[in-house]
Amino acid sequence: MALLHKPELRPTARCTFRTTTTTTTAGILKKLQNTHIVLEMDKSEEEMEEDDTEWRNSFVESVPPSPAAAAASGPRLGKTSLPVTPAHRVIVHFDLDCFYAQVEMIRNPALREVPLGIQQKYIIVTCNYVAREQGVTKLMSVTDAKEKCPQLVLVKGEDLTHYRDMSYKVTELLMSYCPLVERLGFDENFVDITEMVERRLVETLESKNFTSFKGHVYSHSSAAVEAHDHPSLALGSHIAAELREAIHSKLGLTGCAGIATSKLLAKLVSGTFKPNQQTTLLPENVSDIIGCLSGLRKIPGVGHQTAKRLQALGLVSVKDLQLFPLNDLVREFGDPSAQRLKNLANGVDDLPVTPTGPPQSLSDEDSFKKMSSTKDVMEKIQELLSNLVERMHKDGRQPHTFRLTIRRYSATNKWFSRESRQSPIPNHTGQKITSGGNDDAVVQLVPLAMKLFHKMVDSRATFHLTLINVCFSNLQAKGAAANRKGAITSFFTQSTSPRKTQILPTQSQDNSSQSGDSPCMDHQFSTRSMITQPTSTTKSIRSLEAVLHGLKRKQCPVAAVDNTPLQEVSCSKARSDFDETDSRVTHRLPLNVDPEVFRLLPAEIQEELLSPANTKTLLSTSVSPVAVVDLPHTTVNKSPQSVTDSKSIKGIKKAANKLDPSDRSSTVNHTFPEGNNMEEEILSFPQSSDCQFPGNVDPKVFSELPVDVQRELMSEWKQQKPILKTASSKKPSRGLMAKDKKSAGKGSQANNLLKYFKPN
DNA sequence: CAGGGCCGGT
DNA sequence: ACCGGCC
Repeated sequence: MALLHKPELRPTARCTFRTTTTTTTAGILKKLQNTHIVLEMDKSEEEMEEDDTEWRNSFVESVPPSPAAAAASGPRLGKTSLPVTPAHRVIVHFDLDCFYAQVEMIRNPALREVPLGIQQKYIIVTCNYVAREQGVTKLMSVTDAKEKCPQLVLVKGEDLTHYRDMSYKVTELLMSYCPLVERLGFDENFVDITEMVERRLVETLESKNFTSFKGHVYSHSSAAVEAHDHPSLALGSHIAAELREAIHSKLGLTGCAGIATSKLLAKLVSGTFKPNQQTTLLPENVSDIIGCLSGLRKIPGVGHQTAKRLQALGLVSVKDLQLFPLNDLVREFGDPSAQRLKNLANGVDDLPVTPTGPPQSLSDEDSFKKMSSTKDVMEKIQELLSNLVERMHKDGRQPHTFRLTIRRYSATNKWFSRESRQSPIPNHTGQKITSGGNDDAVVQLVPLAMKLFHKMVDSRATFHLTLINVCFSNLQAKGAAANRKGAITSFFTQSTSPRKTQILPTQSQDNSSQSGDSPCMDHQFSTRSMITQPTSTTKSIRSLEAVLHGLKRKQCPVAAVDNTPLQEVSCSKARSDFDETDSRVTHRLPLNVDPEVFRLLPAEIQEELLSPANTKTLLSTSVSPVAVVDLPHTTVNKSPQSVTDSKSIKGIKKAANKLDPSDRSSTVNHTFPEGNNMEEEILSFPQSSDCQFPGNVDPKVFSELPVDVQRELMSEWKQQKPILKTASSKKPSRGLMAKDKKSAGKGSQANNLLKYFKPN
């Protein structure tokens, strides 16, 4: 197959926006593409033909221009002349085949030959094609799937780390060819290749080589004839094929592509031929593909709710929507939405491909059958935060907003209704994250999260949560501050960000034989579920410790600066008897728990802590945190020291008053090992040879504990599964290395992406 | 239904 | 700040 232009589909260093090509190239192109029809456009073709700049106005434009288009705004036509997307764009929609399954099969090639399902909770979210042949489908319950296919091999897919990493590699690879890449979920990308096509079109103008399309052409059995009438799309199909090949050879992934003149059309057509194929949609076949949609729901942009509302209007088919009076639609959906729906139904979509860039927020969540105690909630939040904070740290940016989202159980409407509360993140907390004080950050965030939690849930009444989500947003690039060594982020560079680690398609050479590549050694890690959770008791101890720590610190002058939000805890009435609670209950507080600190806790938490159920936990909590605070510089306290209340407070204040990192980092390190030293982050307690207690436990204090508590603590320390970093983040072994190597190897290319963000 | 995200409208 | 909605 003589490729039209096979040679140079390689990352181009230049980024030519449409700036100057308008009158020259575009003019020529216009002639070449005179057969393009613009569906449902009010303006006639002729009208547009008349003037090269005229077409810009011919669009009903309610859409922000794409950067490229913006740069292209030709002769000023006043504010009415929105830069507008080129009349004849070429958009490609890439859709990776069963993405998660592919990633797992790369990590463990043995899985390629067996029916494989990726399991999240009780659902097969996707499966490989071997499994599909045996009747397994996406979103099938595990039980059903096993029924259909007893030999189905399941891999847990709840940890998205690998998928996310691979996903961004794909996006970055595409970006290296063309800057206009928009992500849609983890496994889909839109690419506006108009520029690339135009460039080639000019180059190939004379040669008239538009012999054929690459891949399928929608509703045409032979892909040869039409090429002449649609040079841009024909070229686009070749480019799409090359990009798919690049993705395959460099990343080992297969996928489909759809080539068309808009995102809508490209997406609609991309799945026409399923595994690992591509399809081009010609303008004259738009109505065909639109007409084939089995229902409104099939229109990208029409979700469940919208479909229902449309149905309420008596609209079921696409045709229904097409024929429905716009005015009536406006009444129900408002102007912009109505217009958009109408357009979609007509196959019209002017939305530009908007470069995605780095994510605007990072979140982590977990769902479960039931969660109904504040303690469990706090533990879960802490667990989620630990992961999230680490990811955030690797990203390098600083979050300024924190959000907690929950989903409550309810018989009806079971899968909807999420509620959330958010609040600013104190600067010093945010800085902890960027500077690597992950554990401190978690400790400070847990109380913040609990405050938000209590804004939504009255923990004195029974509640039943089925999901918790923690989210960082309002991400801001740090100033020149810390250029984290291992900033592994595979995200994109930000024009504003001084540092960036780019993952570029550098592996091209080393794994041209794209199958046995790196993943080979990887599959040994596939048992990532071996990370065992600490016992629940341990977790609770640590959680409560964290809270107390956080509050203790806030109590200090320096750290208290931004403490205000905490006070405003709006626990309705619980708040009214704040003082009372305080005085009545203080004497019941375990030794070593500062009453002041306790007062700062939301009333609910106070109650929770004092409830019989938690007495044990609380007591044990009192054992360690105090001692810890007094350790100025060491990660682990070697010699058990007796620490009294007063001493502890002094220690706290001292530590907090000098807010330099070195001191603060010691605060909870014994519990949450500092991420940097991965070697000895193993021990959560020192291993004093003869002493049975962890080093920071005062024997005296210990002896005052109830016997049963002592017993429980002892047994726990005995088995002391060394507390690892807090799950999930165990990618250091490979993730780090691989990326560092890469960026080192072809580092010179790293700055290539910068150009995409140049101010112009 | 699972786990992440993004965006638009109050 | 909070939804809702969409993929």
